[in-house]
Amino acid sequence: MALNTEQRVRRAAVRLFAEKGFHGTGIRDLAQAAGISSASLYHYMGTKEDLLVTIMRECLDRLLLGARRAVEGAADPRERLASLVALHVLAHARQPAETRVVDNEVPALSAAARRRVVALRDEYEQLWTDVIGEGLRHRAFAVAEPAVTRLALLEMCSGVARWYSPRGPLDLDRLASHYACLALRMLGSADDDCPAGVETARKVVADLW
Amino acid sequence: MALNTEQRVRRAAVRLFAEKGFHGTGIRDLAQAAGISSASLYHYMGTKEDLLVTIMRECLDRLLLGARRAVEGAADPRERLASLVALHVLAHARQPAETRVVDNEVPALSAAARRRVVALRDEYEQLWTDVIGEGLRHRAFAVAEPAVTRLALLEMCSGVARWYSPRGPLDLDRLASHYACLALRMLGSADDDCPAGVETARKVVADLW
Amino acid sequence: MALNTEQRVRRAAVRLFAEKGFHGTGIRDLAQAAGISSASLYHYMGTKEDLLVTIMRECLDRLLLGARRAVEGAADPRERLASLVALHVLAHARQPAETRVVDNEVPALSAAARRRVVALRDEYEQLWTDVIGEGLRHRAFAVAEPAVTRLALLEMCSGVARWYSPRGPLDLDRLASHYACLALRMLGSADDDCPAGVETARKVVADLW
Amino acid sequence: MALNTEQRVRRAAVRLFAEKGFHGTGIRDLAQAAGISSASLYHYMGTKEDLLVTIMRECLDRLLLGARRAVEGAADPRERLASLVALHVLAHARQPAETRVVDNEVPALSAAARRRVVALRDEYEQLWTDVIGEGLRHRAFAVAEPAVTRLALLEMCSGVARWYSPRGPLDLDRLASHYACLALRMLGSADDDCPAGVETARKVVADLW
DNA sequence: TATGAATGAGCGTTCATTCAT
DNA sequence: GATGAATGAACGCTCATTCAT
Repeated sequence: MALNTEQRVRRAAVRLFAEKGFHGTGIRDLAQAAGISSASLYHYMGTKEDLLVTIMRECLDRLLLGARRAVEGAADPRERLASLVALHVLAHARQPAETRVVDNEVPALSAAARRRVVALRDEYEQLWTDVIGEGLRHRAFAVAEPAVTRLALLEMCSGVARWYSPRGPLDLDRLASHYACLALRMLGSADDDCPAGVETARKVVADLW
Repeated sequence: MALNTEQRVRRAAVRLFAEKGFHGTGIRDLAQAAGISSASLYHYMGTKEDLLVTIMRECLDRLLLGARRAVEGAADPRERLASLVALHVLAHARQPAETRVVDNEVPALSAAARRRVVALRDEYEQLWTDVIGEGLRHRAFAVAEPAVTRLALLEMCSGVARWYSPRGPLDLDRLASHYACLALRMLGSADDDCPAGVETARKVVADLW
Repeated sequence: MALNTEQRVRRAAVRLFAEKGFHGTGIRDLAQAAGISSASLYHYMGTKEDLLVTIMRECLDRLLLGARRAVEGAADPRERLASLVALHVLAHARQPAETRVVDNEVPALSAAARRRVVALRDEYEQLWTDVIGEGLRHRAFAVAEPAVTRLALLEMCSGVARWYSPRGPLDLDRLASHYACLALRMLGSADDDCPAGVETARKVVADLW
Repeated sequence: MALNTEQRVRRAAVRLFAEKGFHGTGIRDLAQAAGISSASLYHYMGTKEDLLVTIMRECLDRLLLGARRAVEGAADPRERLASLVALHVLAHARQPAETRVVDNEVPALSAAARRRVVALRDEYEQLWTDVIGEGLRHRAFAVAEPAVTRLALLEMCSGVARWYSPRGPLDLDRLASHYACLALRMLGSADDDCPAGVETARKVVADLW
């Protein structure tokens, strides 16, 4: 299917912002990658920062929506956590460029835009906090320092975007299962090869991405 | 103790490159932060990229040296892994700016400089690969996908630099112990609150940083 | 009565060129003020400069025509001078925007267009020169430096466009009479409250504007 | 005497702003006229608008100072008015570029800068208002519509900057005297060839310009 | 050692204009 | 008649770097 110009601009921006950073990407780089002149770019975007904000918000909105579905579709804390982890990993493995932009370019935002993006991110992380807390209360999890552990989990999972390649030996399903397994181990929960909950995430991802 | 000018430049660069990125930091920002004129900067550095390279290599050199000592000073794979993890976490918590520069600004390097930095990084990661492989062979560890697991471990530990604050509730020792504990769990190894090997890392860090 | 699109463009241009200058007015400003797209502008004008030239020539043509009638309709030099002054003042007070564009934007014209506009202006000023000369020969006027005095008169009268407001306390008739009176005083001629000749200009203006 | 670079920039800006207008003058035009690169311009000015503001304020400050001295140094309303007129005319004839910039480019200023410039201009015009009012009270002047007459006087005198050339047949002294004469006639005051007060203005100008 | 002065190249953005639909 | 789409050129301004003093 052919992409329209606006989509080509978006794709080019995502790729270049991820590869070279927001400040390392010039407007003329964007134009060349999108196959139009730099003046024409401005038919499809506001400022360069507006483009960044749009990319970030769209990515975070989808991630947040997916995570809500991943939690709702799972029965208990173990399953929910596995679902959250699998969703996060799948999203980052499928859209590594988008998620790296979200993770790395927040300091490039102006104060106002940064506040909104950080608020979305906080909302997303709250889902993790809730699930971990719930699991601890139900004795499904046993771990010290739940706040730190949540950060460790998130960083571990986000890291996927920094190295995963679809051309590598591991397919997405096994990747997601493995990470869910690692996460449950970190939380002191018995594990198996493919924890329940991963399947839930798979369906959400198939629907949203 | 008073810093000399060269050190002030280095500190300013580390802080600004970490906060705003290499491309987001101007030579005038650096000069102002160092308290000298932008022309004077060039008495204390080569090009702006040279400064970045210097910062990265110094940081990686010390990390690599520390990791070697951390491994050598530990008796078995479990202890070695815990020591590696603790060292990495302590280094990232103590020097979050330096390590974020190393982690984030590699794409800002020219090809030649990038090769050298990546080689150092590969050398460092090889230590982790070796320790994990050794543990698996000795049945100390039980985990699928050792390569992926190594990446998960590294990303988890490096993430510390992105959020740790010395003003937070957790002191460095407990942070290191907790991460070592999480790591051993991920590798399917029985754990305790403060795994052996963490102490080794502590000594190395006290010596090198 | 409703204006057609071409008239709306003209009005918008006159207003904006007067307010912000030719170079300070963008094609998008014009389009917005006229209520059409910037591409559509080009159905109603040639280039932006063509539009400026059209505005200037139309304004000068009408002024020149009016001045000829004002001179022809008056009996002697005193009356003629008063008529010229009143006509000029009335034209500038009624169409301050147009006349400010003519006065201020000549340097924005290309050489060729400038020549034509300046030629019109010279033709107009020649009428003043003739009347003043005639008055001096007939001893109706008594003033040194007739050329300088002509310039002083013209600048004084043109200045009306820079400050006159129909919402001010002075109506157009009294304004014209007062300026005619001032002008006759400058020329050393006895004066009264409403010099003969002003009425002539009034009729011409009513006819042409 | 050789001009330093800052002065060359100032002169170039005054000339170009006067000739082509603020918006019609590019930063590269300024640089070329000043004999430096466009980047170097920014060692000697803030923004392009700052440069405009500096030029305007300096010109108005000097005019205001001169006008105060011109009024103080004269004995009675007739003399004061003649002195004001002569000063204004001499200033505009000596610095036609500066004064045309002040007169024409006010709309190019941002709101804040415009307010300050207009305030200075108002302060200056108040001196004229006072002198005219004083003359009327003392029956030295006899004219209707004093406010309009003040504007007519000012426009007439400012117009000098639009046409005067030092290469023309009229020298500055005779120019100033003639304008003072015209002004007194407008105000209904007996006149002579070189009204008292002009000499005062001459001295002030020699001192300040 | 320190820095004002200088600059070619490039920044993000807007310009006036054209043209296919 | 009207306009989205498009663009080469130029805008005001900042970049990293050099060098004479």
